[in-house]
Amino acid sequence: MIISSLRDKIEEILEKEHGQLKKGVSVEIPPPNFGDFAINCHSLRKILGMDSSDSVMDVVEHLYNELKREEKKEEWLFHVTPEKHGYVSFFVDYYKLAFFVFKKINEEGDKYGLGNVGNGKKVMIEYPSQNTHKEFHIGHLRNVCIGNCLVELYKKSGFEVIPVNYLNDFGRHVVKCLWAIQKFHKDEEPSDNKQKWLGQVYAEAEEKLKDNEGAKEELDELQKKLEDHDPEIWELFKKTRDWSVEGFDRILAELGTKHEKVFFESDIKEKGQKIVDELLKKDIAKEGEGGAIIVDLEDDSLDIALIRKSSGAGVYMTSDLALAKEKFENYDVEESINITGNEQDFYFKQLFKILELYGFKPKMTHIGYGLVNLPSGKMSSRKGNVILYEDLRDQVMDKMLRETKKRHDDWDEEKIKNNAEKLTQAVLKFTMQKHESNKVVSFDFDEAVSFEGFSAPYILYVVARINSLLKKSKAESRKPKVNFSLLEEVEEKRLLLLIAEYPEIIKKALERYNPSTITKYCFDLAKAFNDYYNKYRITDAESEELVRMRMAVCGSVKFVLENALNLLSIETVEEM
RNA sequence: GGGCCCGUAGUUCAAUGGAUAGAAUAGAAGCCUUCUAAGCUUUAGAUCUAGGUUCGAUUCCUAGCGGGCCUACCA
Repeated sequence: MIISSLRDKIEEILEKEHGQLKKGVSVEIPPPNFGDFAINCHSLRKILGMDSSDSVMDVVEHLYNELKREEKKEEWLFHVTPEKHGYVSFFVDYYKLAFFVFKKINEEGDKYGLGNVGNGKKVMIEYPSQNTHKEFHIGHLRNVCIGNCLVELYKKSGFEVIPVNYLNDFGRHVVKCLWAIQKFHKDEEPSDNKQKWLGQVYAEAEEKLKDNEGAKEELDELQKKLEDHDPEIWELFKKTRDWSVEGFDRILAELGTKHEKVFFESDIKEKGQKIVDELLKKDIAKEGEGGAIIVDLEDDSLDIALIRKSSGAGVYMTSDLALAKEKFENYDVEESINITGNEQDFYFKQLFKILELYGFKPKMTHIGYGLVNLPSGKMSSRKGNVILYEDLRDQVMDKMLRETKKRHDDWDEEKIKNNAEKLTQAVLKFTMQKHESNKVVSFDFDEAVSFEGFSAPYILYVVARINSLLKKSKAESRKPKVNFSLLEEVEEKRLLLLIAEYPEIIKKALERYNPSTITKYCFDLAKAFNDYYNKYRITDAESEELVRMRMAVCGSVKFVLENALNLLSIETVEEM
């Protein structure tokens, strides 16, 4: 809010003065003790075409006066220092800033910090698009966390969001799994977690197929049968697919994901095959080596895309062509967003290009996030180094139960379990969103189950502390009659500036499809609070008035933290 | 071979081209008769190499080195 509006206003003033667009003024938050905001003088000189020896103080003086005049209605502003190290610094009037920020929070309530860039626009967000008959590992978890966060960000920025999933229940992986069941597990019925069992059988199939050249024909034949709905295999397919779907539903519900629609590849594949026929007719696609159907995208440096195998069977691309049409034709959305691992970046470029050639070009966005690797390397079911979501969750839960019990031996089982469950979800979700979403991350198990430092418990602990303060003081947070002139400690000012910065953070997270902006912000705010808490008394400060003012600051920290965590689909706990 | 991504403390990560490169963790030393120690304080520690653009480069460009991913019958 503050930085961006400051920059916008400065550019607006410059534009008015100098007649043309003057973009690129650098407005920054300086290091400690260098003021609250600073304008970079070099950037100012550059856009005004001034020499590096020219003084900018006249311009700054003018900007300052204009800003002050403009800001009168918002009533927070500053004094200004001479140029030093290439910067002029501004100091904020905290009394007025506090008044301004609290007023804003009171007026906007839960909408504080959220814009309306969506303006009612309808978007579809597809994630995590996992495969049936395979395991659900922590890579899928990252996808779900990023997806959940984007859905929230879009919703709260004024978009109408339709979250959907697309289950790939008809590809080669299914064939491999069914093949292994028929061959090695005929008539076996897993007892409890059937979804997990299927994942294990799939991994076994990969293992067995590794040095079994002859099996390719068996698989081809099985795939053909499957695509022809041959009763011999169809029964088994339906049954096992349901096992997978039920298992996934349980996991997604646990993670707080609510899909409005689930597409199945098996329902869509035939439509995709029809599009392939059309592409052939239009001469966009052609027959390639061995009779497979391809689209030559060499002219666009996108190599060659395979859209139908020589056996006549479809590939992923076959169905994805139809899925894209389905989305826009049946749901009337303006944009379709797809979240997958970024190893599919190239695949999606090909897909969008083919659709464009086909004459279908609504707005489609692919967001690729970095894979989750283990210290030992890439997760691979063949090598047996995969961390399943459910296994990780159970271990974190174990630890959270132990830690909670240790600290609260007076709580009953129910309460302990409840708290540990919330903490577990918080830990998992926070961990998966700590890093910039487009970067490959290396997953460290010990770090993931830890509860120190840059982690969910650190943040939730702050909220619990504030809850305790609120209980103790019985003072209402954000109560109007607060004397902000008592606000004088640097730690209080830091908290205030961070709270004022929140809208800016949300904006950035949305622009960059990057939840880590929010996790990092939560940590910064929580840390700033702990600094403050350890240094000053709050419920028994010197005066009644001071208690009220400090409680108001605490209340708004809790308010902003809870809202930010909400965007990460993390729930807080009352005590911990 | 071609394309995309990445290279920052021992480790895992930050830093719209700007002031003193921030955190976390592991290491060393401290703080609970005081609002929740899942906390706080102090300390030590880093930009792959060589050029270029710039008043200024971790950031942009070129080359090299190192790693990951994709590249027509895997997804």
